Amino acid sequence: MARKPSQTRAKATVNAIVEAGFIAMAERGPAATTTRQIADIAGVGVGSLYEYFDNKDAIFSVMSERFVADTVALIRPLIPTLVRMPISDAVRELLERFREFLQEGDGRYLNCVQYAITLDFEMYLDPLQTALSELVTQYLMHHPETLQIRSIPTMSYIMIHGGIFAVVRHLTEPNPPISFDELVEGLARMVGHYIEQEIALAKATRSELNAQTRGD
Amino acid sequence: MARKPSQTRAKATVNAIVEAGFIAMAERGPAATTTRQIADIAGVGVGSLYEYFDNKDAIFSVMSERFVADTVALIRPLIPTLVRMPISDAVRELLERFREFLQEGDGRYLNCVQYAITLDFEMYLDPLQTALSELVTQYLMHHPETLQIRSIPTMSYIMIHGGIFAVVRHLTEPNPPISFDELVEGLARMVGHYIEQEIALAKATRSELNAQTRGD
DNA sequence: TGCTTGTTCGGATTCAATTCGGAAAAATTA
DNA sequence: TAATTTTTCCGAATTGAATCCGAACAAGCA
Repeated sequence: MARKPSQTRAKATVNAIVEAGFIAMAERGPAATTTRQIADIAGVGVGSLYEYFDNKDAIFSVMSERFVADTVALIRPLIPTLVRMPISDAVRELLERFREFLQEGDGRYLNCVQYAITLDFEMYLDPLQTALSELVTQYLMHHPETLQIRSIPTMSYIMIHGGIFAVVRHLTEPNPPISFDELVEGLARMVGHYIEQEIALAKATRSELNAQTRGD
Repeated sequence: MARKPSQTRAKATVNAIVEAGFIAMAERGPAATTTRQIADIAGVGVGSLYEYFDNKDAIFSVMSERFVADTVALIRPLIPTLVRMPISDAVRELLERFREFLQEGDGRYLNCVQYAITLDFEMYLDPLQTALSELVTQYLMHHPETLQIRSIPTMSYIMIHGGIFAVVRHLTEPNPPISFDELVEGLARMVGHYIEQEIALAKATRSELNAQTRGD
């Protein structure tokens, strides 16, 4: 961003530009939107775009940042509730809320997720990963029995990334072979089973060790 | 593609262009590569690009197609072997081969996967999904006990998409928090546990039903 | 009100993608 | 082999979108 807006009028302009960006992006996708279109929708001159944004991509970047920040703002407050639920219910709840979030405000975000992958969005994914990692960490702390499972970082990595992308991919596909509810249910079960199985395994290993100790 | 090359010379230029595309893409990413660069690397005039490709994106599309086709060509022959292995070993084997595939030829593909998501690559992902679906189907048929598990399409969807993207994401990240081997191991365990748990569940349900039947 | 600073604008500029018409090379024919 | 047709190649010219810039306009302040 080339310059910070100081007056309220200027802040309104910046906001109008970002809003226009969302509208244009939802209509045609990022590749097909021109600076002129954004400017027209925002009701400002083309030149104004460059007062506050270094270039066209900078507008998209701010949009991505805003989207990710809003998503994180959705997740963070849910953490205390989620950590007290059974794991599969927590997954279900989280994804259900996410779906609602995408659909609110006439589904603008929904139209953008579709193109989000196209952008340098990845750069701005970090806060989301951090928030989800925090959720996982807190969950583990609230359920001490889960702390026995092996390689928690790996498990967490797979669940977060596999989960994010399975969901994003599903939202992106024009004709997904399964419904969103089925996806959510499947993810909930997958996570649930993994945890159960690992706990059972840890228990078995422990009792085996005990047996050996007694045997010697 | 505007015109088909008929002479061998022309086929060579088409090939040179696509190769140049891979080189340029690996160096600077797709957004920063210009038609002139591609032409220079390929050793042809800019105009020649447009003899065989409608536009710049068409070059990237062909690259994506080629990459996906090669990946499918990697997977297909592995299917007969994979379906005879325990599920987690099959996952390990598949991913190990995929890693080798990406690294061969001085890692050109490896540099491209990074940008693959950026392109309309998704359009060309279908064959890969189909191949993996086939793998899953054949696997299920070779292991009749797995046919009891619930909502196979959902499970298959999650494993394929979550898996693809977790792997792609890992390859893309500059400093992944876990190693590729850990990722592979985690995915293998996750899939393995899910299957085991579902089979156990099905068995439990069945014997419960039997008990009820006997009880009445 | 006069002065300074912030804001807006749209024509001018720049740069990359794409087009086009003809030259060179290869294939075909006589 | 020479003439003719087809295919291929090219790079200067065109086009259109992104970006820059300096004049004109508004806000804050004395």
